[in-house]
Amino acid sequence: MRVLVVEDEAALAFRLQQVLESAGFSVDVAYDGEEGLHLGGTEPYDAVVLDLGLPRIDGITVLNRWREAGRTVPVLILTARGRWSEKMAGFNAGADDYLVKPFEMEEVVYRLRALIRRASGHAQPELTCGALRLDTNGGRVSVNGLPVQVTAQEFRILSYLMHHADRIVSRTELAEHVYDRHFDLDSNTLEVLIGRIRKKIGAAYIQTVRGQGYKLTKPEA
Amino acid sequence: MRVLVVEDEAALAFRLQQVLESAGFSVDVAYDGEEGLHLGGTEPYDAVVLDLGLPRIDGITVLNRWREAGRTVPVLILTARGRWSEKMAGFNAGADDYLVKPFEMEEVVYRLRALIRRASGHAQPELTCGALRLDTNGGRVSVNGLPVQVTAQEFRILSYLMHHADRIVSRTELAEHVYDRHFDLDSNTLEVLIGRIRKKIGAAYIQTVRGQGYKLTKPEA
DNA sequence: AAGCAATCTGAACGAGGCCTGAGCGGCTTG
DNA sequence: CAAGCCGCTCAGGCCTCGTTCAGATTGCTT
Repeated sequence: MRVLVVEDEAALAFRLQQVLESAGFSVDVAYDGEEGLHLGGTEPYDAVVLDLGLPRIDGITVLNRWREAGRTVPVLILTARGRWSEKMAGFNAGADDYLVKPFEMEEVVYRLRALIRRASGHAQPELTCGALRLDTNGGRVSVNGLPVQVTAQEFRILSYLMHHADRIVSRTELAEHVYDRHFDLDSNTLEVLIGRIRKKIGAAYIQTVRGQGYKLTKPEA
Repeated sequence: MRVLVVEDEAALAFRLQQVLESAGFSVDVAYDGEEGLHLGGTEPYDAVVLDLGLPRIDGITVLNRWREAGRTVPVLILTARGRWSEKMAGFNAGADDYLVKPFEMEEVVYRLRALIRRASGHAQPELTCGALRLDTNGGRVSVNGLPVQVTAQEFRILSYLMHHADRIVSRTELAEHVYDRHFDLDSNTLEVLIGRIRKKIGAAYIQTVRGQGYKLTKPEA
């Protein structure tokens, strides 16, 4: 999953990037409101972490602009303690969750995962598709109750597919959400990884739709 | 469906072409207002994506000329943020929709499909004809609720016919809207594809009007 | 009813998309 | 420092799709 962090304080931004990446997210960072507004408007993120106190354009304004433009990406607001008025403004502007500084890094990870799940219509942290099960928090995958060892990259791909099951996901879309910007499109990395995932969970789960992409469904449909 | 993209910024133009083509459109690109004006005036497009800031002749002027000449092709305007005056001028000149930069590529695809649908008199993204159903966004076709596997080219042809159901569509018209410029006319590719579509959805849907073209109607009329 | 042109259809082919096995370099771990 | 694993690249091969061609069929015209 791919997230955008909009945070001007360099140390915190770096820390967030580190933690999120090691939690399996692809992370882009914007250091001011203008850059954030632009990135959030053009790149397809699965979620955004947005600080309210920003240079150039403040967070609330950024959020408002996105919502005006019809962008529905889930947004997690970061705000300093006690700034109630700001917080309320955030929710009015269409924020989905907020976190008061200081906070624990792990908290961000869990909340982001929950936001992304809900945004794709899943209430539980465990996604299932037939006998295939994926635990978004634990990072575990199993088929018929039997645990399956998947690597980090494989997990990302499978996770994205399971969040959007029964829908054709184009190779481009998959790349955009699994990698950050700067991804070489004429590479067959995805094909190789898809192949390995198939070998591990069974080929029937992931169907190829020629010229369009991949679709995850439960087998023997 | 065939669309014209009028955009001077090469990178954006290329990206648009890529995304639209992989979404199943035939795309011609014009890099300045003059070329755009000319192409839009001569080729039969199903929709146009028109940037306002263009070299030589600006977008509004191009649009005005088309409308003066009686062109009713749906036009999607691209404009930089905050250029309200331009936007209003666009609507006065007869634009059908607009998108403020920056935008997500997918957004363009959906809006174009909607424009094309509406222009042919369909409100819903699902077109039906008797028991035949086609989902313009999902790219799926079904008869009597049973999904039918169609290839990319077959889908394009069927889609065009369904947008213009109960009307005779000439072979030339079909070719012009399914392929881009440069299509070899003395080829029977269309006939072969029509044949395959008939075999998949049932022969009764597509009638041959000898010497004129094809007509899609619901069977046993 | 014959002749002719338009259209249909089955078979075959070439290009390109997709898959896969092998191997390489970098990173982590012991 | 050695070992192992992971993600990536590359090359070769397979399979599907779009197209072509030839021959059959249909429908209009005379």
